[in-house]
Amino acid sequence: MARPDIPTRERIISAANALFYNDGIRGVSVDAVAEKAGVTKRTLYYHFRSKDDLVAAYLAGRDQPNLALFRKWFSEARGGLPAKVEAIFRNLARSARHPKWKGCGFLRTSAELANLPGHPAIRIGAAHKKKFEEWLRATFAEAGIAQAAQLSRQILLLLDGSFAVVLLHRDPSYMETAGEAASSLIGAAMAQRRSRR
Amino acid sequence: MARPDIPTRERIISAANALFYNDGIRGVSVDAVAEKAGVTKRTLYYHFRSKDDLVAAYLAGRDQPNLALFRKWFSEARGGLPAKVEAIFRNLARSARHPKWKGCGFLRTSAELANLPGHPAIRIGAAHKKKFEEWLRATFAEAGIAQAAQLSRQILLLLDGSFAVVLLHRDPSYMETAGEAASSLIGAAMAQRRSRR
DNA sequence: CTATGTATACTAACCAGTGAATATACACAA
DNA sequence: TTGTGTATATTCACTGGTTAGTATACATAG
Repeated sequence: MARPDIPTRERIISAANALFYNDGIRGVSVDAVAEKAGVTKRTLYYHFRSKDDLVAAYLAGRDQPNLALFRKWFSEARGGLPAKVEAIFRNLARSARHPKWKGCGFLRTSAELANLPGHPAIRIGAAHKKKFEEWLRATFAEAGIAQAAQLSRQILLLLDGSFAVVLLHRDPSYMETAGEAASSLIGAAMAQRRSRR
Repeated sequence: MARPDIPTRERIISAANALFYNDGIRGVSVDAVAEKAGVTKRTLYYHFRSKDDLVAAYLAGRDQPNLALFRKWFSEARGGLPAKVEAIFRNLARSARHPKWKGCGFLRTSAELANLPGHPAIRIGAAHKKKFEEWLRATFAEAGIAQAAQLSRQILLLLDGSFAVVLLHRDPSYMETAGEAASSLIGAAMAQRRSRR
């Protein structure tokens, strides 16, 4: 039964995504992932070397879709640069109101596996956040902002802070507060550029 | 052997603190905590109803010392309000350079137990962050800042964002970036107040 | 007939929580 | 002073369930 309609490996990753995101890494057994995917555990271990390998694949599968969503929210928003970045936070707040929302899978995994610094999943999470930061930086640089690198880091800090705080308090309004702070910082950076001319 | 020099309960909490902070909640067994505390597991279960109860006690024990440290860093710093808040971030960056540093125990626990919303440990974590936010708000309000509540939330977001990001990238310089953003936001809020006179 | 993929059945360790017994401190009565 | 009951504190040994990972065999495609 090689090469079924939806490849076995994809089905396993999809099951892992649902379970790991919802219940955390150590809260989900390999057996549970295999059962959800409709395969035996032995089949899962044919496609993945270990649970750690499966966890890495789970996060790798979230990398591009996540970044694409942020870019979509940004590009579809109207207004200037501050408003477009603020739109990301507003859309995130909307997502966070869904009952199944459980914060950022990358951050939660890195928090859970903090005692395993070289873990492949943590590397993937770090690379993901670096990509987002770099996209922000390039966007700011194109807009002629001098301190684009510093500003992109500040926005990233607000974004990841809002993931953590909203998860703790279950109050998405913090994301709107973060968006306003982001907008304010971007506005200040743009004003500084203008005044230097 | 009732009432030894250091009460058994305290020794258990101390052992739980070291292990849970380092390895996470589900990464540490009750047996491991008991062994580190030098008691049998049955003794541990005499003092704590369940592992969840022990986890809550672990976080409750970090509440006051953590807040006291932030207040100390703030009050010992020289300069104006922006500089004093920024000092918290700088001191945090210094802490984060120690190899045993593993982020914020409250946030990491809430991330790990995100699928158990009413968990007592999460309630304690939420209360801890609310206390910090309220202390900031009162400090800003005393300084005559109009939007003290909003500003304190923004600083909290930067603080918790830096916990998450520094844990992921293992790069404490993000904390200094967060401190600069905090300083900038506070400075802007103070200027707004001044211009309104 | 060989490489790819899947299943059954297993191992050895680990885990949260418990039953039953024991030891100690202290209040109070004789 | 001595005995005795009771609440507090601790230990040993155990249970039932779960866990990551594997040895072996079977199936299918090209």
